[in-house]
Amino acid sequence: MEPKIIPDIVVGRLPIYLRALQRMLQEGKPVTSSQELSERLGISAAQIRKDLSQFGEFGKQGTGYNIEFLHEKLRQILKIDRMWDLVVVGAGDIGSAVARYQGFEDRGFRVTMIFDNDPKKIGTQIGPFTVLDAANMVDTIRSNGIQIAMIATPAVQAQAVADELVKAGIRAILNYAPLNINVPEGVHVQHTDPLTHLQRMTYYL
Amino acid sequence: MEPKIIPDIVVGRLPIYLRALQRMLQEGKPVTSSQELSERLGISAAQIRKDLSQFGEFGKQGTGYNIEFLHEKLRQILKIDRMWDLVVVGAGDIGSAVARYQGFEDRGFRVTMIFDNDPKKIGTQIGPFTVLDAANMVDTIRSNGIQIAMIATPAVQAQAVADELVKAGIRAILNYAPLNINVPEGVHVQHTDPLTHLQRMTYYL
DNA sequence: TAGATTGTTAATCGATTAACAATC
DNA sequence: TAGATTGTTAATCGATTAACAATC
Repeated sequence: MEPKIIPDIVVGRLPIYLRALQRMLQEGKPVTSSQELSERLGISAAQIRKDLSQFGEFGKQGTGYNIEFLHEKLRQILKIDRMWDLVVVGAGDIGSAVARYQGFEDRGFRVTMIFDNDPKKIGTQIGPFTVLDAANMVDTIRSNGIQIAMIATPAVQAQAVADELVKAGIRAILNYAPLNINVPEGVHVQHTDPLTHLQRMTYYL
Repeated sequence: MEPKIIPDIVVGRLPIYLRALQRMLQEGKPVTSSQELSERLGISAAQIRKDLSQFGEFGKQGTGYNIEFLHEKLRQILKIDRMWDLVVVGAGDIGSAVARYQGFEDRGFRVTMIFDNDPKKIGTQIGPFTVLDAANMVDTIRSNGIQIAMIATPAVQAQAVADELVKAGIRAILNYAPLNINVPEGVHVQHTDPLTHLQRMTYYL
């Protein structure tokens, strides 16, 4: 059993395949093909087949892929066939919207706490959550064994928050702050920033 | 004068460089180097130099890059040395947060309208905006000559909204709906979805 | 001058695509 | 069986890196 290394760029496409499959499930389709997925997603059929075949033989020649089966396999591969708890740091507009967002629960993620360091915000209610004091953040996260966090603070605080999160045992960070954060080996960061996306498109206008 | 074609992946890194330069400007630094940028961003110095050199000779041997100069050059290249109007479609949690977000204005983008098709939402106030009836969307966008839109509707409506936006003359779409949308050649789409980012990280946990 | 850093070339590395035997 | 589509190999394409002359 060799531990085959999967390129990160392939891993990054799996959630996209998963999203399409989820949609097809809702539509009640039983099977699909690399070609159909290709048309929906704008990714070549050869690449889709190659990506999927890195993890196993999920299709049938002549028929294609059973949607329910492939969907379940991808959930297992991405380890979202379980529930992941996560915390939100920063109770501003973005943090509040994230904490209230309903779309996580049925996709394997559950917001469990939201922190802020502003005395005016601590103790207030955001959806089902009471905003917690960031001063207790490290201990609280650690004692709950939480591994995933979202940073939704202003840019100036983001790096300090990231350092604390790492201390607390967090291993995956989704960063909403408009700033690159540096973390040690083994901690994963994904950056999400509407401005970056917009600026990338204006180049072509 | 050959119209050199710049790879999309290079264009995609320019906003990241710009963000770092903006930060250095705030810190009051006068010059930087490809190596310093490399350390901040986790992108190799050679690649940074190569990317920048596609657009001109912005640095000085032995010295590096003048931050203010390079910052301005990148703004010109990305065409954000001007103000772009944009519209938001969907006045739910995400649409509201986006419409209220303060960070666009000083980065070249200005939200000018927000649309929804829910009678309960039309006419209500979100930050400085009154929610407009989506029924008039195409005409309103067209007559204002707006080229950029953000889709923040539920997934089921996103494709139909995208079709309308294209009809209205929109040429760049930032899509918050958890679904791939298809658009004609020449229209640019960027997708932003926290779930996709999270799912990509759990693979490594 | 000595040291530093760019812009650029050539070499390497990795990702995508085309093609097709296998087979449902 | 005939038609369709997978999984996989080899070929192509493109992106990244290493190295260094040029020069500030």
